[in-house]
Amino acid sequence: MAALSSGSIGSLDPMSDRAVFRQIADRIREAIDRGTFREGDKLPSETELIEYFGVSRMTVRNALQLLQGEGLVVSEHGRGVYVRPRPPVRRLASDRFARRHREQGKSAFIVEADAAGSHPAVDSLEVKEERPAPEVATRLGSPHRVLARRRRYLLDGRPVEFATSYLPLDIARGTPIAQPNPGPGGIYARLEELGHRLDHFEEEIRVRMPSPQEVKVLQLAAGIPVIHLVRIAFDSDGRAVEVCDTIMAADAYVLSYRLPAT
Amino acid sequence: MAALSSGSIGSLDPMSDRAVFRQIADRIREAIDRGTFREGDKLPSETELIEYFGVSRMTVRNALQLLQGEGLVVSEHGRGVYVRPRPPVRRLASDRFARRHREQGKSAFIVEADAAGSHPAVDSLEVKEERPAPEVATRLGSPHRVLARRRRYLLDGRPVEFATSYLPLDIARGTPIAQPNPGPGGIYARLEELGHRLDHFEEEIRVRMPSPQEVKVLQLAAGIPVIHLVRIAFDSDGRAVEVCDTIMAADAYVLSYRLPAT
DNA sequence: GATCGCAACTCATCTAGACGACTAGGTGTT
DNA sequence: AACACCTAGTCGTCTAGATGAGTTGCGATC
Repeated sequence: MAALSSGSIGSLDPMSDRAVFRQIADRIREAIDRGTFREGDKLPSETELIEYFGVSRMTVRNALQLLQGEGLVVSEHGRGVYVRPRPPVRRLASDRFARRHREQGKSAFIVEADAAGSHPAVDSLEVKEERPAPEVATRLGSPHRVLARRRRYLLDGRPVEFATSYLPLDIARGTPIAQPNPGPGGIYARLEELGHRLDHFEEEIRVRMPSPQEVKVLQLAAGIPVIHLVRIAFDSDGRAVEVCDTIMAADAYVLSYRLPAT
Repeated sequence: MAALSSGSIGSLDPMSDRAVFRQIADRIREAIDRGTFREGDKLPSETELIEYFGVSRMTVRNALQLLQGEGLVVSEHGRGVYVRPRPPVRRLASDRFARRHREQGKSAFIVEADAAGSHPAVDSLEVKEERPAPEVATRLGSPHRVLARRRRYLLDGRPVEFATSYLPLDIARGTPIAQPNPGPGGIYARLEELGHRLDHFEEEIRVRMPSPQEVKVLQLAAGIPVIHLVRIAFDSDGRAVEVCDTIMAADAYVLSYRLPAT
């Protein structure tokens, strides 16, 4: 391992107050920042780091765990620890629901991903009627039951987003919206065809670490937060016609918004 | 510790493939979800968990570290491990830069926090001219130097946001904008007085785990991501007159946007 | 040539124990 | 009353080692 024999990771300061495992993490972090290790590169193995720094196994592992928690590296059982590669990001612009984007045959996700050169896919489709959670119910006028549309989006085989749309039954039941594939332009196009002219959307963004279930569904590595986005669609009567609850892998997205100055 | 003696944390399944420390974390997580432990409650000490589950210290610590990484608990040296209390959140609405909000004497941050019943504060004020980073320079028309305004915002004594505004010198130099306190309505009010009528803003949002430096400045607990928000202000000529780079403690914010359907 | 199996290397989990540092509360002194 | 000190309890750091499990490459076998 050249990075080790040449000493380019640096060495510890025995006088420092800083814990040894933090110093080791610092050295490795600096080496990554400096470009000594690049995206996808394998770090020295635990054994090599133990010998290089002259510390015990736990100390090295603590250092690596720290870096994992920062999302800087990922460890792969039986293979090694790697500098985390940055996945392609989806840019979500604030005009992404503009009517003019709704004219096409495919869903916005597919069109956009194709344009970006990625392989898009949608799976885990589920469409069913159910009892809404209180937050959803309140937004939709407290119906007893709603139509829930669940789906998971993948980019180049990697899950990036898990979304559930909730719609009142008086709007969605018996329409293409209640079908697994609602047709060209997605459910917003169908809503407008059904006479619910969309006026605007409200989005609320929260950010946190994922629950174990979210880690599983989105196959998240350690140190990757999730973006919890709740979007409400309003028609021209001011009625909320859809609530969309989305969990996104934070490293796969850049959200972009345009705000008026007035 | 009642939660232990009554067995309300649950027990391990020795047959399970799931690692013991994960099972312990699961049990504690369930107990928190169930309300057995509430916000701010102290968890059983490591020693108590060791005895309760019959495992070694490292195993218990691994479990607790897992929960810390999820942002569920915080450990306090010498005191114990506590269910993480949720701080008051700042809601940022998409009309927060509307002209009508700019008429008041105090800064938007102070007004808004006062209204929410929190104690706001701003510190770490720094205003100076410097060489812009490439991303900033590009946005502002590649000037050699820019005015940088740095400040840190606190809510009830806790740092929640660290922001830097960059402005071209031909706009800001020698104006109140170059003063530590730019006066009522903030720099956007001053920009408009100087004839730069603001037209709109563009915000870009990225989410990730904090760097060690960000952990220090924002005093972030383990398991708290940051929101990296970059806002660009455009005047009515389409010129970018300010770039504002902000790092926010993710648990202190809810971002809210209104999107047009057209 | 294809396949199987083994060995070497990797990280994952767990144990047992030691010492350090911080906190909180009580004790005793000033 | 204020202060210094001690002590028990807590988490933080580190060591040394054992065992398990996933990955990879190579050689032997078919």
